[in-house]
Amino acid sequence: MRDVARLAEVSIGTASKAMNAGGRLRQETREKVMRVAKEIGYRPNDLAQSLHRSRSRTVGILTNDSFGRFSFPIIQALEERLADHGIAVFMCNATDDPARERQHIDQLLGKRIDGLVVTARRSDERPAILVGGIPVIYVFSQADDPDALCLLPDDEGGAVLAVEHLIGLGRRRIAHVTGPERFEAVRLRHRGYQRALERAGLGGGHFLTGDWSEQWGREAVAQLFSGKGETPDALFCGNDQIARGAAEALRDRGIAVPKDVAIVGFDNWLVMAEAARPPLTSIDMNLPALGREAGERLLAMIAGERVTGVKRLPCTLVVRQSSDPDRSENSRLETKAK
Amino acid sequence: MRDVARLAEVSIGTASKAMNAGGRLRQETREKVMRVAKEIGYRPNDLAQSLHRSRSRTVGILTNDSFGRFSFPIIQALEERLADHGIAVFMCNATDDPARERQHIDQLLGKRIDGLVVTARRSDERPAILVGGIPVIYVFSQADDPDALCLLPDDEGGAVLAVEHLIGLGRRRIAHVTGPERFEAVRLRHRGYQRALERAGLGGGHFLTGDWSEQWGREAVAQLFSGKGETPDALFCGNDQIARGAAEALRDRGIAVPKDVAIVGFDNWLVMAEAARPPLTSIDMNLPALGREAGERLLAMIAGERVTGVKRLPCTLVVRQSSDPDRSENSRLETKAK
DNA sequence: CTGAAAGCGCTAACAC
DNA sequence: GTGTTAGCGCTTTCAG
Repeated sequence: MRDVARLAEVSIGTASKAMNAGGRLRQETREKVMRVAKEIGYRPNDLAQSLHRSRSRTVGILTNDSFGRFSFPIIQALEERLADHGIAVFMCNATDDPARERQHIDQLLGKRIDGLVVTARRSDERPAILVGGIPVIYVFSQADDPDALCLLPDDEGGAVLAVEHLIGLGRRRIAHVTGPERFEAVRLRHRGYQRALERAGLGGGHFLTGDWSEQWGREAVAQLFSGKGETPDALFCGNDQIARGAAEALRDRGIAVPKDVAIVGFDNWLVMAEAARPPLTSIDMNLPALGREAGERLLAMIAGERVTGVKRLPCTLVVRQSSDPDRSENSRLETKAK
Repeated sequence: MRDVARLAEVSIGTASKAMNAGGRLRQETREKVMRVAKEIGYRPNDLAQSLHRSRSRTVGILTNDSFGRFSFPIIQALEERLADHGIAVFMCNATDDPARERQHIDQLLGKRIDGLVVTARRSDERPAILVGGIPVIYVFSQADDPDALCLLPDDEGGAVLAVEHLIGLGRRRIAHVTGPERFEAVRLRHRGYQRALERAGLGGGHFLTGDWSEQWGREAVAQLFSGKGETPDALFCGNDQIARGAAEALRDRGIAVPKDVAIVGFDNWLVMAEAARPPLTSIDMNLPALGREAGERLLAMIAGERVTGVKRLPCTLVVRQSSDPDRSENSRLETKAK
């Protein structure tokens, strides 16, 4: 304000009024101030404003996902939504170190963030973060605190979607090959899998846990098709890496996908799903939607709304060739169609 | 300061001195202030401090890499380095939209950032960003401005590393399968490839450009091994996806990797390189090192140093089975050994 | 319609 | 040693 006021030869209060749409003043004066402001490249100091209105128009986002696979799409969508409202986002990575986490929080608190978003590589429960008074949202992450708001994908519903898709395709012997059972997501997806099977009168199914790798997908196929016992006619995999590994192993054995065995993956991670042979049908957790929702809720909370509990957003089925032979051979076209 | 001062029954200036190590005052007084501060959860307001010292301890990072593949590791390392110095990072995504970019810059300028880092999905030249006076660094990105500081991986050197590795393994007919030539990285790596070949007296080589996909890797193998002409005994690929596609296609044809054809990829993208069969030898651009360097340089620039020009950081060769049959069969062990 | 002044929370310079 | 004060850049209230 300083310079503008001086150069426009008005009082500092007048200049202030001119800059915000707020104050009523002569057209002429306003224009003069605006012109001078432009000339000298004047830009209001947000820090000073914040100090005054004790709201920094700033939020923090704390992540523990060092690869960014899951958190990056969320962060992006969140940032976009918030930017539309003039709110900037501090990015902090704690890489699962509680000390670093605390340090980041302290710093953010010093900067008087208006809110905090916590995200992670996996959606399991974690210790709540203690910040006095400011709103906190956990996205793709949850806290052991009933008063926290947690936004998560509906893993169980996603699994149901996958399995019902396979059943709809006429498959009856659907195995579930997934990650370590200590992940809540694994347990939830398993539940969805079972629910869908039962609903179709298909019994208990076949549940195999391993790690999240392609390697495990290949091994699982080796186990399932070792000769003894009934072989599945469909695989619902816990992520796209497992699914891809499984698809490759089936291919190696000369088992046709999807003709003999249909596959559905999870994550809809494009580099995996589209490059696999055949391209993978997959469940999309709609991470950007989670991010946007987090942005919206955070804005509401900053405005005073109080929401708590766990909210799960729906997943989506993206069909590609690994389950549906009628899909175009060309995985590229596929993507655009989506 | 307010409350602390009141509750500790000292003057506001005294309280201030107690909080910073700065001022000289009685042990007793300092302790009293500190105690009260702790009690009431007092936390100095960074905004107010910033206003005073006209330095916000805040920088902006502007990215156009919507997948975060390249920028995320950079951002993380940068953030870590800066956090150590008490500087927080605003994350802004512009997704290649100049208008959004401008909007973000304006917002950051309003927040009085002390510096700006610009990063991207590809390292090609881009229009310079106009900000008055504050330091700007381009990482994995460069500006058409000789006064800018740009930090990039040494693509050419990386290519030399790859090709010399292959030559050292006794390979003589090394083809280069890479991405679109409009990428500067493609041109530089091609140059490194040629330089290494020439140095070994191996002639012009065989250069194939396509897109960055696995699909293209497979197609390239189809072209190279279609029967006519001499077939290569090694492939240097422009990224790990191409390399993986090539490895798969060779496998399909019953051509042994690395025995008949050795492969080196680029990016050392773990999910690709380690899951491929065989796991891929690859060139690592050391993105985190780029991020750290950016942090360091930015701190120096904020402190007054002026540096300009293009600085390229070395790449590293990571050997796996696709070029070296002696490597353990187990790709997991490999990783840990690294 | 415009100018003056107080105060947001903090620091630094100076007085006591 | 400790307290006071001016001012960082801005907004808002209240006089003029």
